[in-house]
Amino acid sequence: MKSILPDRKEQINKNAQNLFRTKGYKATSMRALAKTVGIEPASLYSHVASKEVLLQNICFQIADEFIHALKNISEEKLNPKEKLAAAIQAHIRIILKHLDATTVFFHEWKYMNSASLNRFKNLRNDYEQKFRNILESGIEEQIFQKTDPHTSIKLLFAMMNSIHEWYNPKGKLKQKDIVESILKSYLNGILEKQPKQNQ
Amino acid sequence: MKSILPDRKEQINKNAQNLFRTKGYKATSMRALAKTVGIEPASLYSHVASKEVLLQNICFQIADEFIHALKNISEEKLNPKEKLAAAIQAHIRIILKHLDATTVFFHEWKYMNSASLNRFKNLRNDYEQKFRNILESGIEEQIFQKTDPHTSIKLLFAMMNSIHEWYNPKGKLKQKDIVESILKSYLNGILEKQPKQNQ
DNA sequence: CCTACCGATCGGTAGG
DNA sequence: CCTACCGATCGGTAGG
Repeated sequence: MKSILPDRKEQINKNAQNLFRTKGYKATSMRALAKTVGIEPASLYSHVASKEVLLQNICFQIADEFIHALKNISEEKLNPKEKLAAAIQAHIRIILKHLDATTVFFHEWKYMNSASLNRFKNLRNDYEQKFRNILESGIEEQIFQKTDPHTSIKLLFAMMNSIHEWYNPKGKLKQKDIVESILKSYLNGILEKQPKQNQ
Repeated sequence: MKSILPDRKEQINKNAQNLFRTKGYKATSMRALAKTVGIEPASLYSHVASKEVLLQNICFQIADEFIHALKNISEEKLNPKEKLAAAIQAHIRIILKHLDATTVFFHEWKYMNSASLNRFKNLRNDYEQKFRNILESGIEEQIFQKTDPHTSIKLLFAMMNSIHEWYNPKGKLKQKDIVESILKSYLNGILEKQPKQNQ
């Protein structure tokens, strides 16, 4: 007789995401994880190599999602304002789709070993750089106000990456409302009040 | 002969702030803390009751600072826009003044026991409510655009409370620049483009 | 996937 | 502030 659960490994990953999010990586024991899965602690190691590999899988899986979504947008024919709005929307969609995993991605990545850590930081820097590039081309085209792109993009990510802290999936706030609020708080703030045409 | 260090307890607190920030509360051992202080692990307990009390002291000391700064502002005669700007500036000043402690305040509070945790959450909710009140009175007076105050204030805190993640005290960015960037990204975004007078 | 177990490390105490 | 130490818990392995 086969197991009722189609994929035990997938179940372990999902439960790890939830525990790492709610308790934190360091405060989550493999024994606690085993209990939520319903097997003995030692049995976990038939499916996963180590606790840290669980963390790495979460972080790099989410990094992949972010990167691929942005790649698709960058291939579209859009002006900087449209492109930035699309990038923001895509980023938020991924957060809402994977609330546990993205929270771990944002807060627990630092517990990876240094090799993974360096790879992770590079991916994240590249991703942020692409957002900065959109902002900078918009400033050049005078669609956006002059601002320090580094600070401005950090503030944008701060808003988007805080969603998991206050968003209630069972509340009445929809994805569309969140995207709108962030576009309003951020984009309207950096948009010129009277858009100019090629100076 | 007295100790060279004026206050060993203060030194322990400061070192705990730094370790809790950089390694995380759960990943910081009392042995590691003792080593940075230069005493044996057991000797820590002559100065502090427990590891958790160290965390509580950090969290409630910072909560006090935030609350008192805001109280002073609320007693001034200011319109909602000036009041919100002053509250933002005061909040940022405290973050920059206590980078280690505020980072612990933002990320490690969840490891307090449930009695402290409840007290802490209440203080934080009261503080956020006061920001919401300012925003709401500004919306009533039509100084600010209509927005969902709850989401909007969460986004504001997200920006302010992310500073520790990207601010480099040795860089050329000054407190004034950070305050300006956040006011620009946030306040300009919610300000009416053409301010109305009592409809 | 289980039983049985290992060495390491943890927060904290006793007693001086 | 130190030496000596405790019980608990940790991530992980051996062997089936």
